[in-house]
Amino acid sequence: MNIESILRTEIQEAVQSLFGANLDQVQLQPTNQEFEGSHTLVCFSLTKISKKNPEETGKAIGDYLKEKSSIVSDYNVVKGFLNLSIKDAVWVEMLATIVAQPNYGQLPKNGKEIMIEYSSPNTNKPLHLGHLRNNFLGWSVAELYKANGYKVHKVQIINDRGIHICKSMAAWKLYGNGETPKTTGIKGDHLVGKYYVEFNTRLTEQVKELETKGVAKEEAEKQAPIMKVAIDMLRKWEYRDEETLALWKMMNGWVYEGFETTYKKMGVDFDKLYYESNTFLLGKEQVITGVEKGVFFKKEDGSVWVDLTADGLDQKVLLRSDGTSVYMTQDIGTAILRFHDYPNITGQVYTVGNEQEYHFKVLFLILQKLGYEWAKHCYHLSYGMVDLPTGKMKSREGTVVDADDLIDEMISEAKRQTLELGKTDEMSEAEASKLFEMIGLGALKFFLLKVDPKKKMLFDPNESIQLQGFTGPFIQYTHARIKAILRKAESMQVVISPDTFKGIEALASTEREVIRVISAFEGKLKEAVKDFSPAVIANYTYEVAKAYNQFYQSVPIFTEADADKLAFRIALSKSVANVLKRSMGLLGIEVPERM
RNA sequence: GGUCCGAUAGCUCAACUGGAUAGAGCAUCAGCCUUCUAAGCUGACGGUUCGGGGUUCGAGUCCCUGUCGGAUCACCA
Repeated sequence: MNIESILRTEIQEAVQSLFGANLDQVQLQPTNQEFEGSHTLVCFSLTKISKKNPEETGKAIGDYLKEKSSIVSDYNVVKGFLNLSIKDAVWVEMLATIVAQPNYGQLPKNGKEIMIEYSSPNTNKPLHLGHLRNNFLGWSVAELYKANGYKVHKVQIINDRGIHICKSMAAWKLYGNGETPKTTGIKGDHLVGKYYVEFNTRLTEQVKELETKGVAKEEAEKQAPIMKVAIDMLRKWEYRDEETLALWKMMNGWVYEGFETTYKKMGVDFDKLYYESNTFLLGKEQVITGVEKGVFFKKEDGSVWVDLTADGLDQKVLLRSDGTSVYMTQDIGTAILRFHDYPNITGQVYTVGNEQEYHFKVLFLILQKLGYEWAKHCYHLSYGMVDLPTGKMKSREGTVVDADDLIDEMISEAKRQTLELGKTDEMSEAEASKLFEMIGLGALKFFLLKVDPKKKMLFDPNESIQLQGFTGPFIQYTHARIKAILRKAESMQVVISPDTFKGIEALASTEREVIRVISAFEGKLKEAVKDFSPAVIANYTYEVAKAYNQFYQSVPIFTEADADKLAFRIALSKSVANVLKRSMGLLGIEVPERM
């Protein structure tokens, strides 16, 4: 059952019958809280058809509906807005249809297949706050696609080669004394990151020293001994030097082990991993065939370029004069490989920060020029940077918020506050520690996902660990409260099949509102995927919890004498719990049975 | 300099894609626990939607213009 589509049809009939005109677009919107009703028809645009002023138009349609409609119970017109009330019996029926759907919130399969990329870190340092937004966002968008009936492949490209990792390797080789994660007890990605920092520290020193000897800064950076070692390693890597490859494999191995731990804590996963070291050669081949086809051109020094000036962009280098590849080359190879691996995908979504908008514009254009039709269905899911109250995160200034640290802090803060409220007194230790984790991670994920991905956001550590108001824990709490009610109902053996409450005729306004909100779920799923925005779901989830809490506060459940009404309220509560669990699940957030 | 984003309550964010008197949370203040979990609920306070023009029945939303932020324009990734 869909109230909106019934209303649309009936309004079209009304307009046809009253004014003899076809109405192809019906402007329906939710009624403002302050007015009576749930659905509002905006009448201004109808005045041309009706030849009446908005008020009279609304009144005419309202009268017609009140008499003829199967679902409208009443109406009022305020300044050209026709507010319609729906019969309570219809709302009750609405709830019954929701209760009858065990998979409410899962749209039917549509046969389409899509690939979503996110995370895609460099292998020279641990994950940070920026990666958290990226990962939660990408993972959640993948879930949104699934909920909308798509088959989804979650992937990442691991930037495992290049000068960045050579820097860590160089510093480790020179100053590492053979340290390993085992000997130091340091998590692998952090250990490698330590040597990346070490590299930069040493480099700065050496550059300074050279500068005092009169060498220009730019030149000094190239001449610094440690930089020479790194560049030499990069060259050796390309020539498959065994010792260098062994070191590279070992240190990357440490990083992967560390990443795996972090991903597991974060609750994100991937269906397939792509490694730059495996795809850049394919990219090179593609560029060379592109030259043969005349899509790209070669300069005298041997470098290969693409000319995008006709598309309003610049010329872009694709291969260096020494024949080595650049970032773009690798991305061309990766994209082609993916469509080869998954021939049925209709498109690809790249979850990458907005500083790379230009890069992806160029990439998609190049793929089109190479003749790949699917390039039109590649989308850059561009999200805004995460800023701190102190400004931007800068690795050089040590203001980067480490992902592992942040997650640990969130969990211990959740623990502190939960213990303070005495919520775990009757819990086993295992249940309690699972709860702290749920709350801490829930707060963090919700905080990062509730903001429109396109916008840059401010991460205030103090605000993110808030557990009241528009937060993840607030939703989790609402869910836990409902679960308590359901447990009690079960022990009382309340039967909640629709038959038990179909006779109900009058509803409290908060009950009506709860049904209205949960019945909007599937529309929200479509909106969220269309906008690539988990924020739509986060806002919606809050709306559901808020509506339920108002009901909870004003309508008693177990003191209700009428068995049908009791059953109805239990069913309503259960549906809300399901919607909360499902929608929070789309954000990657678990909800507890008690808290 | 070119291109692209952004600017909404003291702070962090919404606003159903052009609709009603612009809404939430935090913060501040005032109420509600003998009743299903008070991480909750109710109320108060808080706005020239960056400035200026325009389009129309109607603009935070669309167009023009100015100001201020940010990103990007590498043989970096």
